[in-house]
Amino acid sequence: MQSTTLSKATLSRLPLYLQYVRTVEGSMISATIIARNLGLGEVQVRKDLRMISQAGQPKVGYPVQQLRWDLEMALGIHQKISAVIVGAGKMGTALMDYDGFHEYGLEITAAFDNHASQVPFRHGNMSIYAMSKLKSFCQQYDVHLGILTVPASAAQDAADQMVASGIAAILNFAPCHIRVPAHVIVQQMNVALSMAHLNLMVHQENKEQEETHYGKQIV
Amino acid sequence: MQSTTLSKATLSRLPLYLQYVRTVEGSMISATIIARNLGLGEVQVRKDLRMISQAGQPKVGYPVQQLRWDLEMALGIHQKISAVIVGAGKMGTALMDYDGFHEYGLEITAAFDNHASQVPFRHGNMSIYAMSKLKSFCQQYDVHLGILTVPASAAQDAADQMVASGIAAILNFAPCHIRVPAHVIVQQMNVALSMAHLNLMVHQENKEQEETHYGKQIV
DNA sequence: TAGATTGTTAATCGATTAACAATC
DNA sequence: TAGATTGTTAATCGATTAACAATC
Repeated sequence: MQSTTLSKATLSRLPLYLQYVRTVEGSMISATIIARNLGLGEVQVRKDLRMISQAGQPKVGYPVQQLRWDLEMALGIHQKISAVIVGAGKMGTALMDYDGFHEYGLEITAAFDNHASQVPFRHGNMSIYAMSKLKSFCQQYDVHLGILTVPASAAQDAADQMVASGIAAILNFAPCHIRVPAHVIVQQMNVALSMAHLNLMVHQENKEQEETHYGKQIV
Repeated sequence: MQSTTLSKATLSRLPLYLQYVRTVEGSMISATIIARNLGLGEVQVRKDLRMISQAGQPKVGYPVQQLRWDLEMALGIHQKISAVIVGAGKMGTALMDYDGFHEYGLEITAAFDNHASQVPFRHGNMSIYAMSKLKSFCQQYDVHLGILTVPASAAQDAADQMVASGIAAILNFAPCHIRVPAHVIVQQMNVALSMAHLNLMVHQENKEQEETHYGKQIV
């Protein structure tokens, strides 16, 4: 259990390691192999892993189970994390059905939408409430994370209500900037921009002619 | 029109600037104000903008229209970018309806799915083809970008077919690692991990006590 | 033992910030 | 002119890489 805080760069690579380690068969894994498969530097991987695990042994490598556990601990995945979805449109309901959440300790506790009637409506086993219920819900269940999936035109208004409800971090799927007070963290999930970014990289790549053997992974 | 390549760090902030600039009313905008609103350093913003625009003028700032145009140019948004969606489940169809794409010059040309019959099926105004059609389609229309939205269990197989079809960059929504050859770029879109990451930051933030006035934006 | 691996220390590289000059 | 801004050069900071020591 390390107490020194991880660097931002290291922290952003941990998910990659975890995802990879989860696919590994066999009982041991070495930093060398991880590095090769993810297209990263060997030393970088070793340094990163050293930050979050003591289980490495010369000549043998890391026990897969232990390393996986340590990565999950470092990412804070082992205690359940609660989050709400604001906006129950196409994207919102798709996320409600997303199977990847529970693998990462995440629990979507409820969804909220402007167009929900005052009476809770259900989608699968999840309740969709009216926006007016957001504040009391978040306070009652102590929820501080929110996923924002309303159209761009409604994003700022919805974000304001989330902030007023005690949400401390927002994952914003709306393709627009939202204004929030200093204590609130906003992370953009802009699919279109990610694609534009990828497109740029493809063009750059063509000029550079990469020589590594495995594909580059981006976080 | 700059020819020196932008640093990775700068490139990753351009989307943020563009998103913000698009919300600005009035004809001029200063780096100072942008910095304050996005929670970034003044000098950093100035340096970034200098890389992609010549339009800055002392005492006045940047003309909003021109800056916006320059940002869009730098991000390569002005020529149409074509992409395919592989996996027409909940997430895939939600993305087909996503309104944010065209704002960023992105055009989803078609979707592909294992369960599509051999006869094209339509969703809105978009065709969903069988996976077997992927290669010929990508080659005919010269598409090199793909969004992967199949379940984790089918991700590797689908990715292999995308690579075989000439896709050069994959935006992967499946919460798992996929193996690709060196020339292919993979970007993860892991919503669950983004949330875990946000959760960590919220806890750190509580310890640090930030003093900036505007909320922190993350790319 | 030799080889493969982990882990650390020092050097390099890249990005941010600070200080200042230039300009309308 | 004075003030607000852009822009640049130098200093600092952080992250990566290279070289090497330690170990089963």
